[in-house]
Amino acid sequence: MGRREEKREDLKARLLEAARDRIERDGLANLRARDVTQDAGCALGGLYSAFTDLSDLIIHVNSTTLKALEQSLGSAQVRTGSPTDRLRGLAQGYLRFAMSNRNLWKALFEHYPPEDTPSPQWHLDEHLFLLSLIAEPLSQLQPEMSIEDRAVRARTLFGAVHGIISITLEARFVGLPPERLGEELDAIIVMIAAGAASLRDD
Amino acid sequence: MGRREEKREDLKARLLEAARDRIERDGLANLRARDVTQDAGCALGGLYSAFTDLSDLIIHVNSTTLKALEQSLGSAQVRTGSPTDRLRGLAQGYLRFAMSNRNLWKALFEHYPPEDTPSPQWHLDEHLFLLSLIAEPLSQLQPEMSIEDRAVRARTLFGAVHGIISITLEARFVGLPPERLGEELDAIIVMIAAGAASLRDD
DNA sequence: TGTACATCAGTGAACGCGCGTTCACTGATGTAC
DNA sequence: TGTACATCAGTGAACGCGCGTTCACTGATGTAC
Repeated sequence: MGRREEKREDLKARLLEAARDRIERDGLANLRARDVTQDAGCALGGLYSAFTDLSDLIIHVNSTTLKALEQSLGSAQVRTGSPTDRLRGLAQGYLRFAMSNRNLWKALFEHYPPEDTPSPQWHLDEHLFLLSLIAEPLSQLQPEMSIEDRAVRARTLFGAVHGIISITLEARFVGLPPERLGEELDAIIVMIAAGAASLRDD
Repeated sequence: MGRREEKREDLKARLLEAARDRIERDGLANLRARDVTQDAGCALGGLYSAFTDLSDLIIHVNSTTLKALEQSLGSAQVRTGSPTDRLRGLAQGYLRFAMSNRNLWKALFEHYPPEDTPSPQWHLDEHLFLLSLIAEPLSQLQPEMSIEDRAVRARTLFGAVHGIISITLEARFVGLPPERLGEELDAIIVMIAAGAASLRDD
């Protein structure tokens, strides 16, 4: 790697870290190009030689957030136990991640890329990987389901879990008392799993 | 009512309707004070004699949207049948409303009032009324639950249903295929209800 | 009913500021010999 | 290894525009007599 490319990578990394820190501290809505470049120690225009534009930088931050989330979910007890317990573990892991990385987690859903440049495929693939983590225990819970149906069901479950968490943590609507979020989330997963089992056995 | 108050109410109504139309057509993010006042046939400053500011006008639009939603949910088959079927009816009714009033529905969740003036109590009460519609069938499904727990559970269910719908209709993340939204939503409600029953009977 | 004055809803030009992006420039890096 | 030239990453002042809100003014409505 030549000196040029080295410096370029270094600048990208500094911008990425600065943006990440700003988003985590102040939220995506308060992210400013000037703040990020100042924190990263480069000129305002430098952002545009390292990234396409601010939206591109945000997508890259979201990408690192998704990687951290995946790592957080992929670790520890998640890979063992009954399918129901694995789904419960995933839901609780997602909740933990959302709570301890609130603004980064919110940014995953708050960023709308401009209409003329939609999210790149590689980023959508990262979303899909997350869903595949859910689909896996589902395959044990409902083995008769087709792969396609399971993929759809995984999105449904993710939507439900995410909805419960976000209505509370984003606080735009009437949410749950935060201290009961964990148990309610767990109760819903348990009910869904028990319901699936009892309907299957009919 | 004097002539003054009459005109004032008329202006408020015109602004409200204009804002509603604009939001429904172009989405909340594209709402401009200038557009609204022009559509309403008043000067730009007129907005500030009828409402506190643009945020205040948006809250009033959201209020009419909630009223329409409540009316939509309160009607027809929702009041009859088993508790499970009533919950299913509510979920499907919410889905129908969201689909046919997409931008107005999205605006309910997209509008953050400025920090120094949070949502007024009367508007939060409208949210609570919506949740009470869900709590009611729950009282039959889980009669042993305390009123407080039911209120919490109603929010959990709302969060789940809303999450499934919004992840698909807002399209910021990987959502469901829209044509399967109805059946998936129904399946989740049925599973939750069946799960609640089977866990209760243990 | 009519007149004189007071009020205040409504006007719209101007304010003010935020902020993403551009672009002519320059100095460090790379290339050729 | 050294020199001369070419490239282009990075600079930062300036651009450009959007847009919510204000405020001095005016004319319609209300009040007093």
